[in-house]
Amino acid sequence: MSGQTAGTSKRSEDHGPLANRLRERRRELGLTLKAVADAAGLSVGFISQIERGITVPSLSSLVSVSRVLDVHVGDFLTHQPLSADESTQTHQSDRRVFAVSESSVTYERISSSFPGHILRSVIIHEPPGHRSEPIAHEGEEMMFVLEGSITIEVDGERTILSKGDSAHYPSTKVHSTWNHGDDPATILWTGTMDVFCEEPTTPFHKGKNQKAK
Amino acid sequence: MSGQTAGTSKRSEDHGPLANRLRERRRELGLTLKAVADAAGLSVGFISQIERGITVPSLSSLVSVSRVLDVHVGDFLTHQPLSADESTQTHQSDRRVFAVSESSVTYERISSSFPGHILRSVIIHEPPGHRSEPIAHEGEEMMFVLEGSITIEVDGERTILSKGDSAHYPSTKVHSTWNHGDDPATILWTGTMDVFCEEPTTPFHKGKNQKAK
DNA sequence: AAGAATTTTTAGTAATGCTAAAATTTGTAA
DNA sequence: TTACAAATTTTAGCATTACTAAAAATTCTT
Repeated sequence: MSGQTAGTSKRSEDHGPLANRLRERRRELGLTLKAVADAAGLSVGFISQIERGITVPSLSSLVSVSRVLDVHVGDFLTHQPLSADESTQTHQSDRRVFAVSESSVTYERISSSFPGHILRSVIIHEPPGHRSEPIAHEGEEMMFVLEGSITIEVDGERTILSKGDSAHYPSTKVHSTWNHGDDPATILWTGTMDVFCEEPTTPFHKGKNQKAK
Repeated sequence: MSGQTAGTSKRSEDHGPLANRLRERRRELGLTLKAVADAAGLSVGFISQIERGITVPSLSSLVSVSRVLDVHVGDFLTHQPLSADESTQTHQSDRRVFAVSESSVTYERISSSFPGHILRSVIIHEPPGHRSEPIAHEGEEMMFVLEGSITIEVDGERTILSKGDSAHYPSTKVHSTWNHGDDPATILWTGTMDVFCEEPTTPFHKGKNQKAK
């Protein structure tokens, strides 16, 4: 662009969500195309074309660029426009508490659902002595102890978490919890993979196999 | 594969993280290749090749498949093997409390950092009367009120959240909080975009512009 | 065992992911 | 304002592959 920008918008061209986000992020970081390209092992011209929506990168190239820009790939990828209808707040008094028929653990789901959402969150009430099955699955998760005290084991490593303590780990590591105390424990679980089924009667940490449609 | 699987592992072939995850997810849902292919508008053979790691899909094809499998694209994309060194638990007593020089709000970061992590979590202590600047940004976020009571506004809609209440919404909607009460409020914030800078002295909700390297 | 359903394999093509280098634009110092 | 370096865009082109249709093989069901 020449110094004279009459009639043209200087930085608001819409090249598509991915393109715009990549350029935006690069500018946030104050990086040049060359710096990104060199670090990602790609050519300057290619990065330029990606950012202007002329070319769509392959997955591997996108992963490379994302790393350079220190952003998770998923953050660059969008879904449909979001619906305005879903209720996004939950009040303690309104939540359904659901239980597993074979266990006295109860759950309150607090995360809401909207297109593209990643976060899932559940409040778990664990009675004294309760042990969860060791499990590993995709995603990552975080536990914040609201009440009581639990022992958490992640990849063989045990830690005691008391009220106000937290743990955050990749769910790909084998993990489990144990309420070792004499009192019920209340845990705020937040994760990026829905291991708590939508149906209140479906067991926690059990398989979710369904028949073919 | 024939009914006789002597010497061959039936379902544990390692075709790469993406391939494995796609197949795993499809099987979780009990869908056939054909069902997925039809719904995604792709060919059966192609899905098969993707799942066996023979072919890598383009971004648009991956988005299509992800939608059919009801998973966010980012969940299918992994990073490097995870380091075993990072500390993933935080205890209340160990956390640094940091503050913004121009505000009396304080923060405790409780999320840990490991390659590929998406979740970020911070405990926010808001004094009475504090209002956050309205902001919108990428990702989604959740607020859980640990103590006190706040008014939250999302996309123009206000709700009062008290202890134990929560809100979960796309961060792309303009949002802000107000501690309307006479007491300090404590909020557990969890999100998929790091709007709380790593450096304790960097202002909350301020720009993050840096100079070119 | 038969047959349907499902998955894998095969062969092939249109498209494109990505490059190097030239051209243009932008930024900076004098 | 000018000169020049730095940054970005454009261009031309090729190697690779994204993806297909259909055949072959495998698995599942009755």
